[in-house]
Amino acid sequence: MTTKKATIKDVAREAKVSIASVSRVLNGLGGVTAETQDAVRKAAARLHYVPDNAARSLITGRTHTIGAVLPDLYGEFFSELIRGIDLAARARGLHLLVSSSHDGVDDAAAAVRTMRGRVDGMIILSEFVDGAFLEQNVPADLPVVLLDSPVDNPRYPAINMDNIAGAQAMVKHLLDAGHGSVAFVTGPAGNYDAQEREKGYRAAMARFAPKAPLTIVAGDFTEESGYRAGRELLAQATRPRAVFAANDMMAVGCLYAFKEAGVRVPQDIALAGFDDILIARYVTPSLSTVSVNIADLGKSALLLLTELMEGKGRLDGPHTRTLRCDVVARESCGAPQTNVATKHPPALV
Amino acid sequence: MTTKKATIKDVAREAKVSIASVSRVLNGLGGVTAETQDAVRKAAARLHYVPDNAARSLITGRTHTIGAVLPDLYGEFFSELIRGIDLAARARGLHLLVSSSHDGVDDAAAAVRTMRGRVDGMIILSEFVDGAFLEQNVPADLPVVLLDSPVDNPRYPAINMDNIAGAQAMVKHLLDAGHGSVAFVTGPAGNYDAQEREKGYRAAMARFAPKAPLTIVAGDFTEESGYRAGRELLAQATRPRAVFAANDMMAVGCLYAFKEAGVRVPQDIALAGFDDILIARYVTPSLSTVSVNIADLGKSALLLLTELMEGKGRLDGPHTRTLRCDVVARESCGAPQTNVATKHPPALV
DNA sequence: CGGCGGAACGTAAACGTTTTCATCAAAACT
DNA sequence: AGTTTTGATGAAAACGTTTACGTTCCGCCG
Repeated sequence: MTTKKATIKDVAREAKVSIASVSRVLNGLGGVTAETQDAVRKAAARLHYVPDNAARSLITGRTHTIGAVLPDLYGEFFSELIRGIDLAARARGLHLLVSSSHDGVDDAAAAVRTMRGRVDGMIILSEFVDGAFLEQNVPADLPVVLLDSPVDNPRYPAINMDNIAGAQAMVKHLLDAGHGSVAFVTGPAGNYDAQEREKGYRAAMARFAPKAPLTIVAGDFTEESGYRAGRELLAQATRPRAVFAANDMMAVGCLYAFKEAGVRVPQDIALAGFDDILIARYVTPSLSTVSVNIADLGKSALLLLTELMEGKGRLDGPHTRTLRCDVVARESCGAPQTNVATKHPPALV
Repeated sequence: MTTKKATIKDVAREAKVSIASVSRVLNGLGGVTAETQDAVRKAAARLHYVPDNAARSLITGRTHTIGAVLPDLYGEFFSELIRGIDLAARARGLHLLVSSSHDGVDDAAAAVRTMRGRVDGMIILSEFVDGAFLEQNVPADLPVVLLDSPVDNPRYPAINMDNIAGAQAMVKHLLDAGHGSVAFVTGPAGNYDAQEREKGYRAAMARFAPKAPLTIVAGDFTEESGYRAGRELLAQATRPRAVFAANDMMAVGCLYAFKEAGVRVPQDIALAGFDDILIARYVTPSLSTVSVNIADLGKSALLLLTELMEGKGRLDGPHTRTLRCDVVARESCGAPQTNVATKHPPALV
């Protein structure tokens, strides 16, 4: 109880063997008699011995830990993402070191740097990363997987969701449902996802409704900004028949603006978001959206990372992968519902 | 670039000084001339030197990392909790190592053990911990803060939310609103929070409505179980006037059961939950609940932990603290709304 | 002018592992 | 029976730091 802490030496002494044998037994390396094994295990248990990870990783150069660098932990998106990563990591016996809340480039750089020697690989999701940033801050031999990043560099594979296709599909869906004009609420200017989604909106409009007007109002992914955007849209001379917000939170903001104004959804105006956050199911009317299976994104990133770690930086497939997005039509778009999962949220596993 | 990785020796050679001086400069220990400092810094920058954390913590015994052991990362509760912890940790220059998804005692024990030498302290939230568990698995000198735990041991300070008082307050609130009979939906059997909340319900009923019937149906904190509980309650001979679910997800489940049956909330039956998760604001009618400020819980835990780490295990105040819970009355309880924060979610900071 | 104190710096030990290599005994060949 | 092979074991080096302790040099005081 009050004993300092048992080291491998103590175990060796207690078991009357050398430290080498203790190491062999505890790491299951073989080349040890059953009796010695037994003695070592007993001694280790008696002393409550647990190997010191610092010493271990100093010599092996491995930490069995991967780092996740995220801009924030707030909201369902990051929560789900980190959950996906954690689950996959844990299944592989890897620990997860998280680092979040970066206000600027320097902050992000510091976060990445201090991970040196602490992790075997990193998953980075940050608007601040680009090729130069990575060269500067990431040790040459450290595997990195990028999330939602425009960086196109074989050394830093990226996993993106198919924002463009998803947005296009949703716009087409709204048009097909008979809503002739579709307005768009953008995300924050610097955000990659937001830009891609806007691209998808423009592409779909150009293709499927070339003569309809293009209505675009600015938002920043917050509910508040969605609410303002909603009011702004209602105030316009000719209201759009449908509104497509670049994410769900803004769509919810719109919804409240519409409710407040007595505008019925979807009868008077249809509404759709992007992300399929949990809330989307629970608002009234339930929100049509584009689903990305965020946890899967995290999982895929981790899988790719481990592949990278084992392959020593060499990768088989292409260095950037894309995750499918699906339209899930609920009540708010005024079309027959499709793709809606069971009413209740996914199981824990 | 393609260089292996710079060690302190390389920097020393490059700057033409000893490794001791490099260490002194980089750690700001003084006893070094300005010129030497300059030379060292320049050399370090030139080589992109970053000290190896494994080596450092091996010798210093500190990792500047704290571990968070949680049962899961799913759902808003844990998400908010970890966010609170992370924010506070980051403000103190500490890293955060998370470990979740423990299926049983052994799993949890393994999680705690493998953190040895990886963290300077731990925050544990798990139904599996008790005094014996901790003695067994936590190194004697490692500071630990417990969350939501019945353990009452000076060596393991705990932070709990005031479940009993919160539940009592909510029941009283429902009774005061004129709902003569209040039913309760329990959480999972082993869960500490759930037990405390039930205690609060019983206490309040005994005190404020001694002759009203006690209706209790079992749930397990999932929406699904809440849905079933809701149906069960409707099927009873005499329906209760109000339902108090041990958490918000179950309340939402009830809500859907009631909607499905055409029972109006709150006119036909009032409803309340516990936790104040984000969804509570967005369902229709908005859900009355008991708010716990989860992020604050995490923050408090981290603060207590650092206090413990600096004080070398000695603590000033009492070894268990309690966080206030507040009734927030929204639409579902059929009383004037109180305590409802701004319509939009809290700011990011 | 000689000794002394202190600042600047270097040498080397220590931290707790893993792993290479040598050692040794016993088992397996010739 | 002598020699080789095999398998178990131990001694010691290495990992990259921090830090206690020496050493050197200089200026100062007696």
